[in-house]
Amino acid sequence: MYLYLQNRLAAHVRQFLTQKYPDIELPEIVVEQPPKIELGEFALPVALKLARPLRKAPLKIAQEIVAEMSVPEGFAEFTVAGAGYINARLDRTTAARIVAADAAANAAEASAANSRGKVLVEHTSINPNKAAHIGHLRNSILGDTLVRLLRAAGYKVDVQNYIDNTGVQVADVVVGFEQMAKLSASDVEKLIASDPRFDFYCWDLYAKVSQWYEADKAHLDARRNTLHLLETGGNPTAELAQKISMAVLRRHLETMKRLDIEYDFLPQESDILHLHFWAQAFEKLKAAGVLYYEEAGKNKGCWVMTRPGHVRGEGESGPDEDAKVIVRSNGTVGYVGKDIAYHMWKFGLLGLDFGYRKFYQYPEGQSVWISCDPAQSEPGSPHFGGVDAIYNVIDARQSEPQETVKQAITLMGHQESAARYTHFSYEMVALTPRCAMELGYTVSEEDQKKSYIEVSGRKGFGVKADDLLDRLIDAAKGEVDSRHPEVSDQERREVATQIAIGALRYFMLKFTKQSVIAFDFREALSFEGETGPYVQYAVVRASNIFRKAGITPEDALKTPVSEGAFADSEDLWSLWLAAGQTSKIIEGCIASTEPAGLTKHAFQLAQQFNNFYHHHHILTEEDAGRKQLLLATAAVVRRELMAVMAVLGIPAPSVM
RNA sequence: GGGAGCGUAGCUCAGUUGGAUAGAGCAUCUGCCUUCUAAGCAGAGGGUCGCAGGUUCGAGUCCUGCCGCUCCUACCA
Repeated sequence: MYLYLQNRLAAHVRQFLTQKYPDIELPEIVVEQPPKIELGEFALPVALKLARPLRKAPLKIAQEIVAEMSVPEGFAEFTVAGAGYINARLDRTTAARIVAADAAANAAEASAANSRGKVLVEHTSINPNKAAHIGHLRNSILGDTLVRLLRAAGYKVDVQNYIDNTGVQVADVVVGFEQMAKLSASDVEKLIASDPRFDFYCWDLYAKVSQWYEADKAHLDARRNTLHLLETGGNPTAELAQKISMAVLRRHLETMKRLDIEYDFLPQESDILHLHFWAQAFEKLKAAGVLYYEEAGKNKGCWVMTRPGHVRGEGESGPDEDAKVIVRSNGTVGYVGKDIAYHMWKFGLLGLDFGYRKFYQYPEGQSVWISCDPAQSEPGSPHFGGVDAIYNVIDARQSEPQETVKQAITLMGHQESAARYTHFSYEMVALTPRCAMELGYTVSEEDQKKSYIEVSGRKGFGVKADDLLDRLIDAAKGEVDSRHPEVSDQERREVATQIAIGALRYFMLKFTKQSVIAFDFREALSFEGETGPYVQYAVVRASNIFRKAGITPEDALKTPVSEGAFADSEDLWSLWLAAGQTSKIIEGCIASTEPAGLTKHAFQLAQQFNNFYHHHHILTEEDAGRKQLLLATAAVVRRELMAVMAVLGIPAPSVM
């Protein structure tokens, strides 16, 4: 509602100003919200902006505009306030009726939606050699929420999880199985079949391998040899590696599914290698002159690319020592080269495709597809890639390689694709020194002084995602048990799980992307204040009202809001206004690729509702008209809150 | 050296392209459960927005210079 009326207002003002000041180049019509609701619903600082070109006091300009401009449909009046703000007041009854009728209208307002193109979001992409930890959780939750935001705004979205099954990390854990655990291929198979948390086993083994390397550098030969075998493929070690990485991958899918995070497609690095994506990309990059052969200097014999943002100085001659090496002098390609080829595939610029077969099926029936040789492609399989826009959810440390890939695509002449290449960058999750010591890790004196310590899968230092979730569920279960002994144990467990998910997802989303999260159990396990459970609780309270009132929330919204209903109810009106802003907030979150704004919105809406809940006792309200309005208010807030929670991936429990 | 980011209340963080009296949560203190559930509500205290300049009607926000912290910057993957 809010966005719809805001756009209508901006268009109206623009039209008026164009006529009034034909000679002036109009600034963009900015619409803000006044600090207090008594001042109106919209604030236009346009008079302040016009002060300079018109050489006139802002206040005077505002007064002139308000005196002459007509009031658009749905609005009540314009007023001048402050230093020259033009404030617009809504016709509250009309606006409230739009909100009440909303759902459909909101969806239409959210976008010229259905025509929006297909986008690809890649997130998670955990090396398949160990259990997922809290850092991976931030990635997956941010990525999944981005997917939900885009879908809510009408985009078609494919979700990808990139599987680096031929890298050093997988090689390391394979070395662990072969050299340290000394398990045969069939032993590993038995372990995979019998251990429901095989990824935890790998977590410990991986940490041991790292220590083993440190004990004797000669042990690193094992890594080198294994890595080579994995890249080549078609040997027992590569087969073992594939068994292990697929088992760990399965565990990752299970872990993320606990948080209601799903994927459509899993491209494997091994397939990018075996299908020679790079060879194809290499030819195109050479043909386009993006890569050139370095004849001299430290990069002699390599194929290199100009680094993004690098400008050759005046009179600088000789080899560009700063250039990025893509192909080494021994002819092998580095990681970035393969990534360029992969991203050309994403945009449909490569001219090659994966094969697709089913890998996993969610309990509700949707399939997750994995890459394979096209010869083995399942009949009737979907096709991925070739999209209009991509989002890569990858932590901030990877921004340099991300820029390099984007640069390559730009230099190839695909500026429009490169412009729709978004590196969704975010900061890491670290542990507070206190938290690390609670977990039993030894923390050096130097580290104790820091505000946070980086987690490390290599050292086995961190909090595993499944462990955290288990602890959250236990904590929530304790609360639910004591509050609702009348409910069955099974339902209490379900509710506790929903609360845990809500708490965890909210926790990971409430911080802005660029903020390092210093993880602490006390904060993460909190169910009070600005948390997921606080928001969930507001919805449960709203639902309880309707359960006892013997009316559905939907029916409560069918009676039209009566004329003048909000005349002396500023608090009710501000709740309706906040509820009407969801689609505007969602658009803002997409534009800024910052989901934190939506958690803020959810919290504020819940907070306002709790306030309302305490001030108005709905069921005992005697005035029938008033009671109707209160019920409609609860219904509208409940509906919007549930919509927002769905985008945040936070479930709505039945009781709390 | 170059690039990116950060610095706001005791702690953890918000703060929309410059705008109205700088906001939340936690922690501390004071009240509120016979009511639609207290995972809640009301209230109090707590600020030199790292420092110094500049731009202007107006700066937490933009510019410059410092101070402090973090990450990136290999022919490894």
